[in-house]
Parts: sequence; C-alpha cells; structure tokens
Amino acid sequence: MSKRELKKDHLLDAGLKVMATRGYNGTSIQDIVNAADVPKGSFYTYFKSKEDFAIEALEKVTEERMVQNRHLLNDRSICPQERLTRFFVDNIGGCEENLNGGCFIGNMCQEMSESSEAIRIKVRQMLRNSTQAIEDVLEEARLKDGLKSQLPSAVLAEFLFNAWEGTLMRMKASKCREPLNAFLTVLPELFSKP
Amino acid sequence: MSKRELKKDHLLDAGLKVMATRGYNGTSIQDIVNAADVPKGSFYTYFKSKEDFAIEALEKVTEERMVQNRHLLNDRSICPQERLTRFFVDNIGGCEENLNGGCFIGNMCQEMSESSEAIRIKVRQMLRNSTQAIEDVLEEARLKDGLKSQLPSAVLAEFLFNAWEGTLMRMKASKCREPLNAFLTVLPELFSKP
DNA sequence: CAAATACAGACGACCGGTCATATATTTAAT
DNA sequence: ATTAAATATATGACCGGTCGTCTGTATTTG
Repeated sequence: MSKRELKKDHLLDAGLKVMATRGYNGTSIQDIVNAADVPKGSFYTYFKSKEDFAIEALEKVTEERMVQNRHLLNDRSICPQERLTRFFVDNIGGCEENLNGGCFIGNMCQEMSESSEAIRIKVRQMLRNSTQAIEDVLEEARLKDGLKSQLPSAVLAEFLFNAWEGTLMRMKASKCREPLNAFLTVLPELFSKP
Repeated sequence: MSKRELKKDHLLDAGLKVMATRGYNGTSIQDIVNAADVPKGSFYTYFKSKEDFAIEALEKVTEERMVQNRHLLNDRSICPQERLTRFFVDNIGGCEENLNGGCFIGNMCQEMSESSEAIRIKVRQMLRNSTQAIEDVLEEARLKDGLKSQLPSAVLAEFLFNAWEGTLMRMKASKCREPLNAFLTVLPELFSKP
C-alpha cells in the first residue's frame, strides 16, 4: 500500500468516526482534516468533494465488514442460528464502544437519502447486500434444520435486518443495551424450530 | 387559538416538513421561514433557538399522533392484533405520501443524539411512550386471546417498535413499500396464536 | 401614549471549495 | 555523482456565500 493510499485510508478512518457521530451536515471538511491531522488543502487531492468522501467512507466501512462477515457467515462448523446471532452482535460497530457511534449507514440513510441521490443509491445497495447475506443463512438453516416460520427467507431477512437497524438507532437515543437485548431475545422466536 | 399561536403552529408544521426530509443540519432557519412564508426576523419571537424549534416540533408531531392513536389503541371494538397492525400502518407518516419524508423522530435520533442532549432526551422519551402503548396492546391481547410468544410484552414491544422504525428508515433509502410489506407479513408470526 | 410584539437587515463565524505558491520528486545533461 | 531544469504534489490563505443569532426600528395593541 503506497504512502498516498495509507494517508487516504487514514483520512477515511478518522473522518468516518466524526461523521458517524455528528452526521454529514454536522461534520465540516475542517473537522475531518483536523481529526486526521492533515492540512485542509490536501483533502481535495484525495476526494473530489465532501459527497465523494462520504461515498468512499460508506464503501470502506462495508468492505471491511463484508470481509470480516464472510468468514463468519460461511463457517459451516457453527450452526446457522448461532452464525446469525453472532453476525448481529459483531456488527453493532460504533455503538459497542461507548454507545455513541451508531450505524454510519443508518445515519447516512436517514440524513442524506433525500439530499443526495448518489448517497441514497450507495446506501440502498449496501443494505441490499447485507439483507442478501442474511437471507442466505436463513435459507441454509431452513434446508438443514427447518425454520419455525414458513415465510419466504427473503421476507424474513428483510424484516430482521431492518429490525436490527432500528435497534441500533434506538440504542443511540437510549444509550443502553436494552434494545439490543430485546432484539437478541426475540430473534430465536422467529428463527429456531420449537 | 390566538393569531400568534396559529402562526407558530404554521411555522412548526411547515418547518417540520422540511426538517423531516433534509435533516436538522440540512435545514436552515431561512428554509423554515421560507416554507412558512414568514419573515426571518420573526422566527426568534416564537422560538429561542433552532434547537428549541426542533424540540417543539418533536413534541407537536407526537402529540398529534398520540391523540390520533389513543382512539385507535383503546378501541375495544377492534381486536388487539388488528389495532396494532393499523397503528403501524397509520403511523408511517411522511413516508406514505411520496416515500420521501421518513420518520422525523428517527431522523432526529440518528442525526442529533450526539450533538444535542436535549433533543436526545426528548427523542428517548417519545420512543418510550410509543413502546409503552404497544406493550399495553400486547398485554391486552395476551390476556384476551393469548399470545404466540411467551416472552414478556415489554421485550416484544421494544423489539417490534424498533423493527418498525428500522422499516421506516429502510423505506427512505429504497423508496418502495417492500420493507413495510415485509414488516406487516412477519408481524402476525410473532403476534397471533396459531 | 406606553408597552409589547413583529420585522428587516446586519453581524461575526464558518461553510465547501479554489488557487497561487512552496516544497518535493523526477528527469536529463554534464 | 552532481546539478539544474522540469514536473508533480502539498498547503494554508482566501473566495463568495450562507449560517444562527441579534439589534434597532416599525407596527400593533391595550
């Protein structure tokens, strides 16, 4: 990885952290370069605009997660239900550390879907990918052990993933783990065979 | 209702609509007064700050809904399951019209929880109230017809409400009703007796 | 005619984005 | 290997514009 790529990566990491907590419009270019300890003028040699930065940050955060999740979700030594539970727990992301971060994708979805079509499309694509990953595990579970619900895996996956995003959101306002606990408690009700 | 109160109400209504679509930081005082066709200088005779406006808007939007919902949720002529379903469908709010609005409370939660403690507390309180309303209906259903799930109503209510908020969020990015359909399809699975 | 309210416009601060200049790197001739 | 010209990169002062807020004046009210 070149020096330039490293610096860009650092800018994305540091800026992402700020933007995930303060939002897109609540984060200035100055905030980003300050967080990364990079001169402001340099920002535009790496990104063509603030919007471009957000999209690249969005890509980075899911790319990293996808790599991490692919291992987990394809690990046949763990039963599907356990895999799915871990998937959710592992991905609470920024929320975990101090219940401050929230889900960056969720933030961008809520704040920017109407203002930037480019961001909306990127967010939609990423949500789709995650939903698909859940659907695959659900389908595998259905074929292996059966599934309590007879509903299509696609519907179940969409429901579950949205429920999880809502849970992350709620954690941001409540600053406690109760929403997550409720989610993890109800999850087996839908999932496992009696 | 005095002339002044009417104007303030109008300011809240018009500004709320803008803020629900563009977010808090994406909406300027100028945007709000333009939408309400009120001179900018007047804004601060009604609200002591932008933050204060957001909090009052938050209060208004839930007050209106609570009035509307209290009728529905206490209507014993409809069975609890049907009441709950209608509650969710009726409250998709801004999303319904053109899939543009999203849930204002959800927006504020994601964008402002870290920046304004006052907004966070207000949002948390409102989410609690709504969750409580759902819990009450669930408990009533449990006593009347029984409930498929044996989990505490409080846990179920928290899960369901968060799932619904996540559904509204997803609709903002996907601009279609599929997330809502998935939610309404899965809802009876958790709810009704077999 | 006081007192209170409504309003226009100004205020300093900061925004996203640009650009002339300073610094570093490469190239090529000796 | 050294040097100097040529090229690329880095930077922070700066731009027009907009931000949230406030102040001084006009208007309404009792």
